[in-house]
Amino acid sequence: MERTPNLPEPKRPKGPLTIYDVARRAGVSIASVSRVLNRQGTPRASTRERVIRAVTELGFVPDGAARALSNGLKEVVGVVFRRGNETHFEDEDESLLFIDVINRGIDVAAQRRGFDVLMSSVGFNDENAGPRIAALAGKADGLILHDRMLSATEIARLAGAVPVVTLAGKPGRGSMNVRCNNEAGMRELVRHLVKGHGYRSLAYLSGRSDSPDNRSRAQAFEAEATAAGARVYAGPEWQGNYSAAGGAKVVTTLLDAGREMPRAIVCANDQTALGVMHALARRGIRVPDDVAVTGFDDVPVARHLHPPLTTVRQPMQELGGMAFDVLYSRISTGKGESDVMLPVELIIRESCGCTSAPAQDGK
Amino acid sequence: MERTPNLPEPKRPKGPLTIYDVARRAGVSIASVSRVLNRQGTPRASTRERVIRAVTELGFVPDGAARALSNGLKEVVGVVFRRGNETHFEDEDESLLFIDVINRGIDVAAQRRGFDVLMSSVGFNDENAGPRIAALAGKADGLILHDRMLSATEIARLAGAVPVVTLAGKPGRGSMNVRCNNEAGMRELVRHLVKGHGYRSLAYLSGRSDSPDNRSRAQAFEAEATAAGARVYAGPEWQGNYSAAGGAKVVTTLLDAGREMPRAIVCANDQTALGVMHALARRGIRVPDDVAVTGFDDVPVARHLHPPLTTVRQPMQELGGMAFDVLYSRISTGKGESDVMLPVELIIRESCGCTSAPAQDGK
DNA sequence: CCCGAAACTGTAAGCGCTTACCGGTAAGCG
DNA sequence: CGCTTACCGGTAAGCGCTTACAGTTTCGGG
Repeated sequence: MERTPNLPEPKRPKGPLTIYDVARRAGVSIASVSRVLNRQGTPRASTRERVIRAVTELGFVPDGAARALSNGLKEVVGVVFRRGNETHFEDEDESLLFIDVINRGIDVAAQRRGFDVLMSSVGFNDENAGPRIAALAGKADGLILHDRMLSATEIARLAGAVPVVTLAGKPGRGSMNVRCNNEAGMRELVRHLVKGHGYRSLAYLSGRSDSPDNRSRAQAFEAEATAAGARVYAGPEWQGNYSAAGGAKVVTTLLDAGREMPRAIVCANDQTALGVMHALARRGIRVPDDVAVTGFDDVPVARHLHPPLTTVRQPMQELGGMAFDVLYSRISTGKGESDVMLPVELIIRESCGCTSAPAQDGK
Repeated sequence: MERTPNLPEPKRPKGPLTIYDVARRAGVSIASVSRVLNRQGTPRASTRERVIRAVTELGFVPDGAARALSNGLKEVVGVVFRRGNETHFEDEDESLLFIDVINRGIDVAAQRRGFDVLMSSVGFNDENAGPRIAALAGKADGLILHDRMLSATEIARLAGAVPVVTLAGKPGRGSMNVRCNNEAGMRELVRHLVKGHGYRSLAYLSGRSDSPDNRSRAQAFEAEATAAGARVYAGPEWQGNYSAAGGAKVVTTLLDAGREMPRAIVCANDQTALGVMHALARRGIRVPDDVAVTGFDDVPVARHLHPPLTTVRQPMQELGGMAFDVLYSRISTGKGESDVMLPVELIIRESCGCTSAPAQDGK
């Protein structure tokens, strides 16, 4: 048997190795192998050593599915996010980055607990997203859903199967939520514009209307601006969609219609601000001298714009990390916060009318 | 039992639902439930319907681990890539994008087959990367490794456990590889510079020396430039590291030392070219009039540089998709190409000395 | 109205691993 | 030197699902 010439692989019997192969090789039982692999119990040094040798010689890797089935823990979190429409390649770059930074945060936090991240992107109108997300739920111990992925009903259904954390949404039946404190950031920003610079008229150029983040920013804007006694430009013509093109279009349309600009335009996010600044520049309107512009998010390019963009920084990596931590504690202990809010930070640069603030830009 | 008031959840017995719960609810056997769920056999319409109803009413999601264990297929591919050092936030943006575009390609291809993607990033010097990657292998049906993740030995070890595809490496003992045709792209680029523009002196500003992509680009550059009769500037002082800062540093150092510049600098990638162009501009050297500069990769910003960057486009999304497809065919049929080469495309813009080529920039 | 074939459904055996439980051996003590 | 007490290590029972195989219906034809 040892040297049968017509059998190509006498050492590697057949399919993938199992714990039985290792046990046989080491001359111990499968229980001992398992104990060594999981550092449970106190195997004798000699036993441990033989097992370790057998494992490395064989190159054995335990099957994750079997482990998962046996201990009821897969050590996997599913993450669902929207992938930009394939055609808008160029325009989606930044939002892609936004999502990926959050995902990186999830990944790093997950690794600390020995978890891995199972990703699934969903196309713009992806008819079989439902089944696919369900399949994902079956392969994971918990799910993290990015903004605007699923309706509340669908989330509730999934939450019956595994713990679910949503990002920038709100907690629902059995699902938890993690988000940034949009309200506080917006209030601080508006206060800076009105009290700090004395601007008396402001507009909020909104993001997608179905985004919870957008709604809370809009509300905080309106409340704070009104409270501060500023004039608020509002209405459907100020509806953007989080993209640079959307922001530019709003401004261009308004200008074409001969409408007067407010003293400051508060944009729903940085991309929008970018588009607005372009559109304004094209018409010869100076930022911030004629019209101040602000963003939200603090994407990396924000500081390189001309003028550098005043915005509100969201701790995106922490957001992802926190989402994982919340999910993890729910998975392992069954408990955990169901609504977590992370602080944001007002980043003052020049587009609001301030002069260069050197300390803000470092590292 | 149906209305016992002291039991809060008479319908949801305990932990997660199993196929037994569904079977009981539908009044059929677990085999029938499984058959309906997997559209195997031809269950009677009435049976099918009862099962489906039970599944939806209960919100049942089958356990992926149990399925995987039973059919020997997890429907998961692992992807390992390097995450930028946390501190270089700014500088890593682009490479992050590069990796993420490939990953997106993998994801899209995987979804077509019902697979999901298990991601694991590895820090710069991450001491326990080995065990973590092994664990990942245990949770997946196959692995895709980005450039420069593991030594050949380590790859071979993993390949004993699951099929492995490397990106931009070379096929090894049991592992497959997918890469772009660097050589052809580089040859075409050099030919354009020497034959097209008549430049007689060129330098290759290299990437990381341990990168196979860099090595093949360097070799092709040298071979083609020499063959075309151009003078080649070489030596350790032309060693970059794929980053903009690295490219700028090489040029600055050379200039400070009073060294003469070649007529054209061929950079290992676009980031490097970006740094080079900045450094040159700072010294008042005009691109492309005094020195031509070219890149490699065609990252999105390349077309927005001044002047727009002539470069070689790698089909990054296809690269990811192809990696998955190769892996998939290996997983499912046991066969499959072990070395796949994707074509690249020379993108001529202006940094090489050409005047605007409007057709190239479309979309 | 009965029998056999065809069509469906149920039972049970695993997939590879963890772990409760128990028999066996070595060390500690009188 | 014999017996108790720890401590190790092995056996076997699942984890939830798929599926071969056997059993049960359901029909069509005789």
